[in-house]
Amino acid sequence: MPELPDVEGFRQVLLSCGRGCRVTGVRVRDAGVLRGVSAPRLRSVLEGRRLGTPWRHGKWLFVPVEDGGPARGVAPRREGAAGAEGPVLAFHFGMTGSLRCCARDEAPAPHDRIVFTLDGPRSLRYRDQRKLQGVRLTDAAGVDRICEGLGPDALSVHKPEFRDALAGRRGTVKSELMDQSVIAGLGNLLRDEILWRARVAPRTAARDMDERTLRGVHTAMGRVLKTSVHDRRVPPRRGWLTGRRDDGDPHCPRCGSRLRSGRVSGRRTVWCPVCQP
DNA sequence: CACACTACCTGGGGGC
DNA sequence: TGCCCCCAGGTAGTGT
Repeated sequence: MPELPDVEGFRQVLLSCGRGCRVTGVRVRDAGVLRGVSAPRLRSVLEGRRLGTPWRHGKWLFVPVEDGGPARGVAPRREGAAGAEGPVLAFHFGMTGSLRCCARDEAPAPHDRIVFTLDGPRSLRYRDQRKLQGVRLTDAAGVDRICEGLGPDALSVHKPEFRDALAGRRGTVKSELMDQSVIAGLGNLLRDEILWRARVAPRTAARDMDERTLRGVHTAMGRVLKTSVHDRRVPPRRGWLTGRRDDGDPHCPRCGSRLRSGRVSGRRTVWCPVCQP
């Protein structure tokens, strides 16, 4: 499930449950989610240290790891998130990952791959059924390397920047919006929803969109994201395309036409042939 | 260069 | 009940 809104929700989890807490234990229950770091190293770097203020870019979530003094909370603010000096935890949730805040003694769920015990009453868990992505331990330079490969964050990108990102792209809008190096954070559901709202057919070539259409896509993206971030997921509302895509015989919530479904750039794509000509 | 296809993983659901 | 195949909201690598 994780697209930008879900990951933003996980950031909130870290903010309310993890920030400023000291990590007292790291239990790696399945090392298959570790990327480029061993379980012992993850443990030795984290244990005794505190979690800083998390930040997100696209579908990536970063958490600076700060020295674990006795004082709780108030870590000295450094120059910008990416300016953190020490180690940084980097999460990517793939298709099935999540980050949950649980009671410290709550029994782990089958897919809780890593349990971070904190000095408060709670623990954080990286839960992930499919293990398509995972957890890394890096530093500011590593974060920069990751972000260099990403376009502007979909939640904060303004219209001119958005237009520049898509300008001259040869691919279909659908594939360009799904390309994290163009715009970071959109997943398959969001893209379908945004294009449906903007009344743009998924196979439209990005370079064929005029200024007005691009603005419409940007506006639709903003609205869809705003609601989705609030709900911490892309909500399956009946008034949304997302609320219909799994119906047996899905119809457009706007015009009632039968929805089309097919593959565009390798992903299942749902659209309304009437609203999105 | 845009696209198709595969691989990485696991589990749920439908058909038989 | 069991088995097989397809499907899933992600990404990276390879070939055409």
